[in-house]
Amino acid sequence: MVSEQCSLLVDLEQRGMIAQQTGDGELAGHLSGGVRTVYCGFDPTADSLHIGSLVPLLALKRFQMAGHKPIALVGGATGLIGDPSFKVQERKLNTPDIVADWVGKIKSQVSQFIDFDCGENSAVVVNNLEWVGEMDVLTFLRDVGKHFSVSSMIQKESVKQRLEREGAGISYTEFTYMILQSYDFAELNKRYDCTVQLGGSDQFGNIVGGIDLTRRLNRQQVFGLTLPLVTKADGQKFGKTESGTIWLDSKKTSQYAFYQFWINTADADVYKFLRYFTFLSPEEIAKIEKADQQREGRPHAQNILAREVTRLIHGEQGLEAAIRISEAMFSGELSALSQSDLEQLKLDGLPTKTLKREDLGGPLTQLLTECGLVNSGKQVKDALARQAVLINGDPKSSEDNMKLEECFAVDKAMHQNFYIVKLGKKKYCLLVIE
RNA sequence: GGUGGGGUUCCCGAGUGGCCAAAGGGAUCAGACUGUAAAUCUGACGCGAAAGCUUCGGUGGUUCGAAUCCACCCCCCACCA
Repeated sequence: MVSEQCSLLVDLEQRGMIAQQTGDGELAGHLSGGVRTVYCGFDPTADSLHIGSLVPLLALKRFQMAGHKPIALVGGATGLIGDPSFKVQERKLNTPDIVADWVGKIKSQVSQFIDFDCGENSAVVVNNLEWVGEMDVLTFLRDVGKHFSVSSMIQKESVKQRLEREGAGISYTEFTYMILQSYDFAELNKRYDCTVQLGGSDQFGNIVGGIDLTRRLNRQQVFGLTLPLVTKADGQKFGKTESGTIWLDSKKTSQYAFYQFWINTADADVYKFLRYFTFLSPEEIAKIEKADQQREGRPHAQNILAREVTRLIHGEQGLEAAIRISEAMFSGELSALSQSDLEQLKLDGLPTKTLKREDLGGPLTQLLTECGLVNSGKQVKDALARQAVLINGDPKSSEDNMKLEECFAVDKAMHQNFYIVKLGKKKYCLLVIE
């Protein structure tokens, strides 16, 4: 038992997933001592989580796999306030009914990852509105607020920048966020004997606040472990592409787009991401890296990463769909696609637009903008000028912009009414003209 | 409430009466080179196929002409109360 429990921290360490931990190394001993209850919070700031939450979410699962009990907290209360940690600006508040709606969605999303039926370490999902919602102001101020010193709160790195930044400021509301999150820890400690909180490294200040409060309120020693912020080698923000955030909800980011996101991981990041986002052991990952070094040309790691993560989030079927589209689009064998393949691509999440042949009119720029391929006609115009627009493999030029009839001539169609439009190297959409 | 400083196109930030759809940088998109990488170079980057149309916190005003001047209002920041 003991060695098995310790191996969790060793594994996380090897993966480079420990940013900070509290308690002078006592955490390892604590975890070895039995089944511990571990929590991580997710605030409803949208109707879905995005891949930024994947590291802590998977960390919860790693803890469960190592025999501990995970609690996923969805911040129905804290989501109404907004976490100021390392944010440059005050954020706009969402209305309570919107947040309540988001809480529901995020609860079910989070629930996919952890096991609720595995005996004593079954997972629990909670909403902090349960206890924060019924507290009155005076109780809050007297019983909770009294334990916080303002001077120590303003020393926290997470809000310091905000306070010092010219032209920005912090409202009392956001400033109080830390107290709410701290109270969550104390409350979960009381209710579930929760002794460990996980979070991104931006949460360190809030977590330490909770540790202090739990000690004062419950006389319990509890621990915090923070996970590294995911960064990219080129310094760009992780998790965003030109089409926006990569969401976990397939209605917001299709399985295909999700898969493509991981396929496009830079070489410099891919092995790190394998350690962060998959359950492959560090040894296996090292092997993959070695094999890639010996191979000429393109590494294999991106494929493995994309497969593993897509399977984790969208299941085997979602993964198959994503691979099916990717192979059809990038192998260049469009003509090999059967009509049912094309129908399937539509269902699998390749952006699709259906229209009537009679309605075909206006410029290509407009049509492709409507398909969502690009944000403005200018980009289409630019692409046309560089022969970067292909319809069923035929390059189009600026002169074709107004000649939709020709571009989508019946005899150029695949199976009478399918057209695959490609813009640039990576953007595809399917046009069905009936 | 007082005093001072601000609000410019996705972000940062220049612009203080016409030469401004608005410098520069970042982000983003496309092309070349590649491997659906990275780096580099090139082009695009308010909307529009074009003619043209709409922007510089808001509303009015001055002017032939306003992001720039005036009035009022809204919001943000700092210090003071």
